[in-house]
Amino acid sequence: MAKALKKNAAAEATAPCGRFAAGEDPAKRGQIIDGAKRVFLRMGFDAASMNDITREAGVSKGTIYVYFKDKEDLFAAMVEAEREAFLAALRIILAKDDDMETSLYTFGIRFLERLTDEKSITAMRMVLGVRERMPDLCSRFFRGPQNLRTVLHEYLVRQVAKGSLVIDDIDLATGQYLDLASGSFFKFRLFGTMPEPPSQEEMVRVIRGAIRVFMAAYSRHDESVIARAPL
Amino acid sequence: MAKALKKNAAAEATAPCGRFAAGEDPAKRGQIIDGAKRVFLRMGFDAASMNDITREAGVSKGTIYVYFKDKEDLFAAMVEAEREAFLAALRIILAKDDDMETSLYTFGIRFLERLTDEKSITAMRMVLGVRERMPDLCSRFFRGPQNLRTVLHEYLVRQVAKGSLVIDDIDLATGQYLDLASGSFFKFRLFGTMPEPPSQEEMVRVIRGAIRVFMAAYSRHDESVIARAPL
Amino acid sequence: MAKALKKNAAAEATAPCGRFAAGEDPAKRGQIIDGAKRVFLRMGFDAASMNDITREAGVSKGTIYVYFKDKEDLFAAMVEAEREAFLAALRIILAKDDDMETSLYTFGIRFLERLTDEKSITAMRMVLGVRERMPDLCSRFFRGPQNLRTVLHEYLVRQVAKGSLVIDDIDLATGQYLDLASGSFFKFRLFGTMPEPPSQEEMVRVIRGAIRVFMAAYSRHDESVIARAPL
Amino acid sequence: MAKALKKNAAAEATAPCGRFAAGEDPAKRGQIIDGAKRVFLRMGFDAASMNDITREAGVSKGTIYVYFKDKEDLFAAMVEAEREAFLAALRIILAKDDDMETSLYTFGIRFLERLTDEKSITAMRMVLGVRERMPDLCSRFFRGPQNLRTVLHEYLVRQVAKGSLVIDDIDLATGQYLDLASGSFFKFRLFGTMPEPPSQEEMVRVIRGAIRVFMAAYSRHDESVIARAPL
DNA sequence: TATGAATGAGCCTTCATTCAT
DNA sequence: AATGAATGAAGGCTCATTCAT
Repeated sequence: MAKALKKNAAAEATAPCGRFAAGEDPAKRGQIIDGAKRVFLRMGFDAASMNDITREAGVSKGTIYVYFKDKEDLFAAMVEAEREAFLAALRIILAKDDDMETSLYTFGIRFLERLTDEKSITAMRMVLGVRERMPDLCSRFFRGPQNLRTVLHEYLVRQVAKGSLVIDDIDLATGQYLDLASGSFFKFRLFGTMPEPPSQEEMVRVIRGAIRVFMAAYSRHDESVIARAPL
Repeated sequence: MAKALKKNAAAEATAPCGRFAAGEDPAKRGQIIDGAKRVFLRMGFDAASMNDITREAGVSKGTIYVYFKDKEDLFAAMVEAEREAFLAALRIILAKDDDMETSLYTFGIRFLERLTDEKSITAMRMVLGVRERMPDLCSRFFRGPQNLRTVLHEYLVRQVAKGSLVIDDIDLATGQYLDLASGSFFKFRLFGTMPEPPSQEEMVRVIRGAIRVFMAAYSRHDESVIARAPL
Repeated sequence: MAKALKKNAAAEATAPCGRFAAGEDPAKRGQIIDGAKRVFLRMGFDAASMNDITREAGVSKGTIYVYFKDKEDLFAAMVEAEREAFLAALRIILAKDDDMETSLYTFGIRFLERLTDEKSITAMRMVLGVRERMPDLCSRFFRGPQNLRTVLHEYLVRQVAKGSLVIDDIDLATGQYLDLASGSFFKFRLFGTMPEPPSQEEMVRVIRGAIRVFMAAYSRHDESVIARAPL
Repeated sequence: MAKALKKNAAAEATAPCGRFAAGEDPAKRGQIIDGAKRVFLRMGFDAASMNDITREAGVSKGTIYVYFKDKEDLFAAMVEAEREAFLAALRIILAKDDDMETSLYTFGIRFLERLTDEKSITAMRMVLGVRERMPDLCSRFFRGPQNLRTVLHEYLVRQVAKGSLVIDDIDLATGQYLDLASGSFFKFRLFGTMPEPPSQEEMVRVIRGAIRVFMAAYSRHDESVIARAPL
């Protein structure tokens, strides 16, 4: 019955064009990944059993093995999905045509929220924990081709092109803003030293500080230009 | 036979007072932890089997279970031992009566070496990876009562008492020196972005820089005071 | 697309009279059996998966289950078909109006070729291997109502009726020719002692010998008797 | 409880010298092989599950995997044991100092009994059935280094050396006696054409016939020569 | 009618833990 | 006190079969 409901939901969501090929229905894929995510986050990679995931995802064991080669593949897919979702949200912010400080601010806040969120932190710990067995996963996760750094980098490139920013080494500047924005929160959260995500105020303070430093270094200095102009 | 040898060696090493109570012989305890460390580092917590450890430690299964409640307990003990060893080395440095810059330098280098060493990094990843199941272990490891921070903190307290340093917030200063000393190396190593530990030169550069900043902020400025005084 | 082609081909081959009832189209049935045969011979009964057969036959899983009750039923049908094909070839030879020695010779050679052929040998091993679970299949295969023995038996009956042979116990004679013709080859092949089928020469030698013995025992000796009589 | 009994029995049978190394206790090994044999014979290789064997052998799953690498290894061991038992019985007969005809007779009868016995026949079918996956097993079984042929061959060599027999090609003669002794029974039994082993009388008849032919061909004809000589 | 995605029982195997020796 | 053989629950994964489309 739970099954039937889920199936219908999936069908409605994706329905019009009939049936998907085996292992190709994105709704079902998502359903599996969702279940897997819950179980993996709760138990860790090894302690999570495929049976748990089966139960949590509301899908049969065989189906999981149609969509994913094995447990590692499923885990990798979940991690990838997580990263994708993380990025998607931030990409949108930087795509908007807001003025730069607003963009950097919203980006910073969302980034920090996400970065220090219990689920993200747990996921990162897990990825680090299985690194010995799945080194590729770890690399892709922390410096994959489509990562956060790239997203911000592209934004800064656009701003420089527009003349809003004056940056020599954009790579460096990208890293700097991210480091400034994450503050020490990330490390504290990762190691469990800080048991809760920072409060909204703490985050605002850090992000404001980050922007101040960043803009001081890289914004166009019209006035100073003017100031120097007289001569 | 290898076993027999080990046994004798252990017995001799600790012998004088006769026989130890069950699970109390520190040599045997160490022998088990050593074997366990090798296996855990090589395979990760879950992938390591008690049989592997048995073999590597040259001790029987039953004996392990006399000394340690279960696999988790053994793992925790190994982690604890590792942290202890880490600290012991650094404690000695700060206990010596060297002049302060030398002490901070040697401390910094040893700290950074150890921090970025493949084995330490692997151990930290492991501890993070099993955090969901063994949260206490993780906490104890990263902020246990007898941690690095304390060691350095006590040293700084002594220096302040002697008047060699002028520090308002010693807690803060402790963290600052550690952060300065670890640089970005730690994060890069942890995430695998930096596949090898930094070279000796890189470390020297970072530690020198850390000391410069640290001393600029906190060393007694007698001369300058005097220098400024005359006016 | 490969699938579509096959379907069309089948449809055309059998088309005229419209559509077949479910599980009744003999072309499709043959197509399934053919695919199954290839897979079963390659993998053995248990190791062959219905998916493999599906793929090899170019027919969907459901369709197979319309034509055959289950895997065992499909296997039995394939075995039966194989036996049928085996017999059909030999029946034709004995139906021709060639002189008897020619018939027996050709029959013998074809029989021996087939009997020692890798595919037949593999099939027999398989049938023997699943006997515990499918005892009827084995019986039908080795002494089914329409077997080799019957075919040759009927032929000999006809020859006796024509007066070409003089045989008391035709059952016995039937068995004897088959035993003589198979020689020791069959056992050796079945047990793998003889890794390749016998060469053409070896077969010719054995069959010639078989015919010599058989004819010596059962051919009409009228003329020779008469011939000798006069003296 | 069954377990306890079995254990005690095993203990008594092997007891005096304490404990066996893992996977080395021959009583336990035998116990496992016995259980496995019953299950394998009943179900065939693939259809037999390790759980069935576990239950039938009265031993835990883990223990089986200490004694045998995997299912195939267990099966091979059972087949080997079966062959060994088969040979041992016959070896004894030929080792006795009976007169030759008696030896050959007893050997023949025992051989035929065993060869046509339901269990042997089933085992052979199984070995043939898994040949594709375990070709070595099949070879070893049917022409292994220590097989029946060798045993009889050695006996004949001894008789020739003693002058009791006059044989040119002992290899050939060995095969001939075995073929004569097995008659057609083996094939019929293997294929299930003969549902029961032959009766004692049938066996006696076949073996008597075999000995008559064999002795006619190979026994020393001294006396008869002498007997004939006088004339 | 034909399809093939989904099912889930059941497979082989591993391994933390116990307990008789 | 130390040993290590035995245990058996639980693991990941396959595949014959069903049934909605």
